[in-house]
Amino acid sequence: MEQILPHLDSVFSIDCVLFGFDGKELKILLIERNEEPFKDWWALPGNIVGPDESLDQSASRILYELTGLRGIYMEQYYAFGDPGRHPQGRVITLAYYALIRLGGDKELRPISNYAKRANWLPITDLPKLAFDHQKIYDKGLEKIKRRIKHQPIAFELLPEKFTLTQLQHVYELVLGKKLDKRNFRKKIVSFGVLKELDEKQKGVSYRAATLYRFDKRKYAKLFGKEISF
Amino acid sequence: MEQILPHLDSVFSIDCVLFGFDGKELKILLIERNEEPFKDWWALPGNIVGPDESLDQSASRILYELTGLRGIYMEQYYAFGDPGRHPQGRVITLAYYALIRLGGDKELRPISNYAKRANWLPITDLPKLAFDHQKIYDKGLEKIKRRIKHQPIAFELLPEKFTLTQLQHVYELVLGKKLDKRNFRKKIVSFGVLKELDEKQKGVSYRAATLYRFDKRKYAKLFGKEISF
DNA sequence: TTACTTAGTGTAAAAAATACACACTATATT
DNA sequence: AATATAGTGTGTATTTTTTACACTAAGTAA
Repeated sequence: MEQILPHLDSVFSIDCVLFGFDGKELKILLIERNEEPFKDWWALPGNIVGPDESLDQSASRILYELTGLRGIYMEQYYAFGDPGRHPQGRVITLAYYALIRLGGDKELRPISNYAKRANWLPITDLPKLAFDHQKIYDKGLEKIKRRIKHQPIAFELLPEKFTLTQLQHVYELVLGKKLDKRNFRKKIVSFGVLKELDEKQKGVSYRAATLYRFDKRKYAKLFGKEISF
Repeated sequence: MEQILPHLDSVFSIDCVLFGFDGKELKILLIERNEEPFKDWWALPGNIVGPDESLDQSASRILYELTGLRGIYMEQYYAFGDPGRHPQGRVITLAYYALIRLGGDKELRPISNYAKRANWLPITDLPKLAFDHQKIYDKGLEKIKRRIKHQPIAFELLPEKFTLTQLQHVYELVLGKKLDKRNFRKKIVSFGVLKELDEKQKGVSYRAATLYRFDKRKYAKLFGKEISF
């Protein structure tokens, strides 16, 4: 967050790259700034770390304040601190990413006051971003590309119950390439972290697919073993 | 660095985990503190980020000031900022690691004044560390374990010219397990980033091994392709 | 009933990973 | 000169993993 600049030698903030998936596209949450500098520009949501909170707590709080969401997988991934990155002084910012499924029941709470508005924008067509936020975003995308290959973060982008096709779709979007359906299924099932449900997809005008759930227990047992895509 | 505490709301520092390899053991550089808190304890070397330097510059400067070394592969890997991590106030610290070959020509310059002494200690037998430095070290080791599998960081621990056995030894120490000699050689050579020299090891009382050099050019060409151990 | 759309499945071939043992060479020792 | 010593350097067979590839089944809509 870049708005408030108390007169300290340095300011420490957290910026979040919130990746959202609506079933079709990958999006990120941006706010349109209402204040100088970069008034009217799109920016990543962020805020200043409070004096008595841990970094992870701070990130959770910020995410909650901005979106109303709790319990989201979120991870620190890089600190940005070029002296020139903020026109009004030294602001060191710690970047976190979060993965969120969009749409359906949970709607986002309105965003706090320093923004004109907030919006989920598709990553395929992003506007110019304020500050060095493009760099922060780029690094975040790079990070989740790596991480989705080794950790079960894709599930955070999907509803609790999902089809294998939806899961494959998420992988394809994040990795930016097509995957073979049969090989994908073989591999993802072989990890043994999916639970096949006795339930089918509903509301589609074609053959309904089987629903699956990510099985945290089984995953916990695998801990230490590497998953690899 | 935890010594100087100007009266700011928060202080931003960098701590370095310097891994060194002397041909036999993996070591890290620790300083013995000369001031409270944690007087007489061992701690990671670190310092406060200056107002006009980038984070990477700051890390390089700190490494230089502590060791006299330049041009070392160094990477930011995590920020630690629990409110309670420093007894005298809020200190957020950014951890960097560096990999250094020890011994031979370059000796370390004396360390700055806030420490009684500095020493390379083998990671197999570390003392209790000040602050949350054990945590910082643990995470650093974990990080290089991962990274050595995908990036050519092992060479930073070795002299410019090295034997395949020495290289294997580094991998074994970092990964903490034995590797098969033939398979190791097959694989590492197949990456195509080593240049075999017309030179042999000297001063050994047995058959001298061929020397190799890491070929940065060839590695640059591979960029994008994943190396995997 | 037919047309449409996505779900779901198997196999063969290629590539990569693993397991494994001995002869060679340089030096030091007697 | 012969021998002991210590690490170098190499190949193959087996298993596992990855890749490439195409059709039938099931449900819905017209």
